[in-house]
Amino acid sequence: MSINYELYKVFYWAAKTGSLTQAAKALYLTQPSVSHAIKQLENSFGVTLFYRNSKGVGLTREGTILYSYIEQSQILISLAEEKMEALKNLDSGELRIGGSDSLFKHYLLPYLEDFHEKHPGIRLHLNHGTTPEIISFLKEGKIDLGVIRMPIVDTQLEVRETFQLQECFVAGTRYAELKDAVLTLDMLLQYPIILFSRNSRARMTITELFQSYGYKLAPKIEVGSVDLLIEFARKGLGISYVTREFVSKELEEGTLFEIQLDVRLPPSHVGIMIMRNMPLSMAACGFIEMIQTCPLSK
Amino acid sequence: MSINYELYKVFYWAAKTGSLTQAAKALYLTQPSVSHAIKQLENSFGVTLFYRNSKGVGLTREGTILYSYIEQSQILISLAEEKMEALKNLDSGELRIGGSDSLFKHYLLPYLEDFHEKHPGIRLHLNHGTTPEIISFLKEGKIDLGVIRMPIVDTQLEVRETFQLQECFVAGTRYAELKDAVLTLDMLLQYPIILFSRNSRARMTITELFQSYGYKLAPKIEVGSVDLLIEFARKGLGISYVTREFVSKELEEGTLFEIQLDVRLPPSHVGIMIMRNMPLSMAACGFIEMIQTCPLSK
DNA sequence: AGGAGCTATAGACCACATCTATGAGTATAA
DNA sequence: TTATACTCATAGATGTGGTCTATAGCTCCT
Repeated sequence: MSINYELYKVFYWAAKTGSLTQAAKALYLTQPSVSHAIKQLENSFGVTLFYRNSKGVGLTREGTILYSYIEQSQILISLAEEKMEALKNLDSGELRIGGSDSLFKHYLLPYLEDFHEKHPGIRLHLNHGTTPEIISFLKEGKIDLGVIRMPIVDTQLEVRETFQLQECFVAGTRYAELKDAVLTLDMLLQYPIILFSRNSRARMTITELFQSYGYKLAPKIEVGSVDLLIEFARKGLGISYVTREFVSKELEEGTLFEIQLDVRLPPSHVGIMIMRNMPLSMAACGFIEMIQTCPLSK
Repeated sequence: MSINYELYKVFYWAAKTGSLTQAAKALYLTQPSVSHAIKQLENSFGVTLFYRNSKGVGLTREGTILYSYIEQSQILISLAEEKMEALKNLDSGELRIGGSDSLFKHYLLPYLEDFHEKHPGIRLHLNHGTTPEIISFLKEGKIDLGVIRMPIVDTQLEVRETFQLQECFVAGTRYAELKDAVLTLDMLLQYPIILFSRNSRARMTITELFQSYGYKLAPKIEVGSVDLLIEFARKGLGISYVTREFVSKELEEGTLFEIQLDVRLPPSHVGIMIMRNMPLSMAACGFIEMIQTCPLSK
C-alpha cells in the first residue's frame, strides 16, 4: 500500500542528524518509535536505508539517493508552513478591494494607510469601478471585497453596513446669504442645482425624495466626479448635492457651507460586500475586522 | 504541535481533483476521512484552504499558495518512490567492484557482461589495485565489494569463497621435451623460473611450498603482470608459475603446456569481500547472488 | 417532487503508532 | 579487567486518533 508520509519526516531527521536518538528528540518521540519507523520504511521499499553502528546511523547508497529527494521535499514543506504562518499573521498575502474612487479617497484611505502600516507585507490592490463592475469583479474572484453604497440585493453576496454618510446640499461663498437660512425644497429649487451623473445611486435617491414631496429635481449642471461637484460649488456655479463627509475639509475652511433645509435628507449607507459562501482571505478578514472595530477612526 | 504529513497527501489530492470524494477514492479512504483531514489542516494553520460548494471544493487564495509548495513536495516524493522501486528492481543504481586486473579479466568478465546485460541501468565501476588497496577502498566506502584471493583476515571484513583456481607451471614450445614428463621439484628448479613480483600472495604461497619440501625457489625472472608471465613463457624465456584458468586459451591452442609435477600444487581460493556490519547495496547484493548461484558460468 | 451529486457532522471502533522496559553491542575511561 | 555511557533493536502493553458507518444538509438537474 501507499507509504505513510510521516515516515519520511522521521527518515529526514534520522538522516540529517545521523542518529535515531537525536531524530527522536527533534520529533518529540522515543528512540524505539524512530527505530520502528525507519524499519517500516525499509521494509516498504525492500531496501536498507541506514547502516547502524554504536555511534549512530549513516545512510547507505540507497538511503543517500532517497535523502536527496526527501530533503528537498521536506524543505518545501517547511517553506509552506512558514508561508502559511506568515499569511495567518498577516505578514504576507494580498488584499484586493473594489470600490468607487470617492469612497477610496474619502472613506477607505485612512483604513488603508493604517492597514498598510500594521501589515507592510500585504500587497494592496485597489480596483475602482461602478457598483455593477465591482460586483462582477467580486463574482469573478478578482477582488476580495467591495466597498459600496447600500442596499445591494443579490443572494450570492453578503453586505454589511459599516458606515453612514450624510448627504447634503452645499454652496460656496457666492451664496453666503443662505448661510443661516433654513430653506424649504421650494426655495432650494430657485437656485441652480449641481448633481452627480444620472446613473448614480445618490442621484436616484435624492430625485425620488423630491418626487415624494411633489417636486421635480432638475439639475442645472450634471457632473461625473465628486471632485467636480465640490469644485463647481466652490466656484459659485450652483448648489451641489454631496456627501457631507467628503467635503469636511471645505466646510471647516469655510469655502463651502451646508444649506439647512426644513426636511431631513436621508443618510446613505456604506457597506462592505463579500461573496456569500466563499471564505475570506486572511488579509480581507483582517481588513474588515479593522473597519468594523474602529469605525470613524478619522 | 507539528503537522502530520499524511494530511498534505490528502490536501494534495483534494486540491488536484477538486473534490473530497475523488480524493478519497484516490487514497482508498472514505469521504468523511478526507473531509476530516482537510479540516485538521485548516485548523492547524488557522486558515481556510478550500471553499466548498455542491460541485466539490476549490482552493482559496491561501490554499492556492499552500498548494504551490505541496505540489512540488509531493512530486519529489513520487520521484523518490519511483527511484527506490527502480533501485530495488536493479533498473537503476551503481555497482563498484575492486579487484586485480587479472581477476577482472579472467574471472569476473563473464559475470560482468551477464550482469550488465540483465541490468543495463546499473552503472559499473571497476577499480583495480593490489589487495591492500582494495581493502582500503572497501573500508573507505569507495567500492561495494572486492574480489580477492583468500584468505583475508580482518574482523571488519566478511569474505566468502566463490571459486577455486589452480596454480601450475607452464612452458612454451621451446621446452616441448617436458610435455609428457612428470617432474620433481628438483628437476623443475633446473629450468629458469618466472614468477610474479615478490609481494603477491601467489608468490608467497609457492615459495613457502618449496621451502616446506626443503627447496629454495629463486626466480630467474620476476614480472609485474600476469600477461607478462604468459608472454615470457610463450617466448621460451622460462617456466612461468601461473593460474591455470588464466592460460586456458594458450593451453588449448598449444602455445603453452602445463608441467606435470610429482607434488600437488595448492589451489588458490578466490573470494568476494564485503564490509561486515555494512548493508550491501541492492546492486552489489544482486551481483553477489549471481556469482554464488551460477559459479563457473564460463 | 424525486434523485443524484456534493460536503459536514456525530459517534463508534479498532488498528497502529507510540510508549516502557529491556537486551545487545561497542566505544571510552577508570 | 570492569564500569559506564552511549548506540540501536526487540517485545509487549497501551491508548489515541484516524477511519469507519450512518445521517443530515445543501445544490443542481430531471
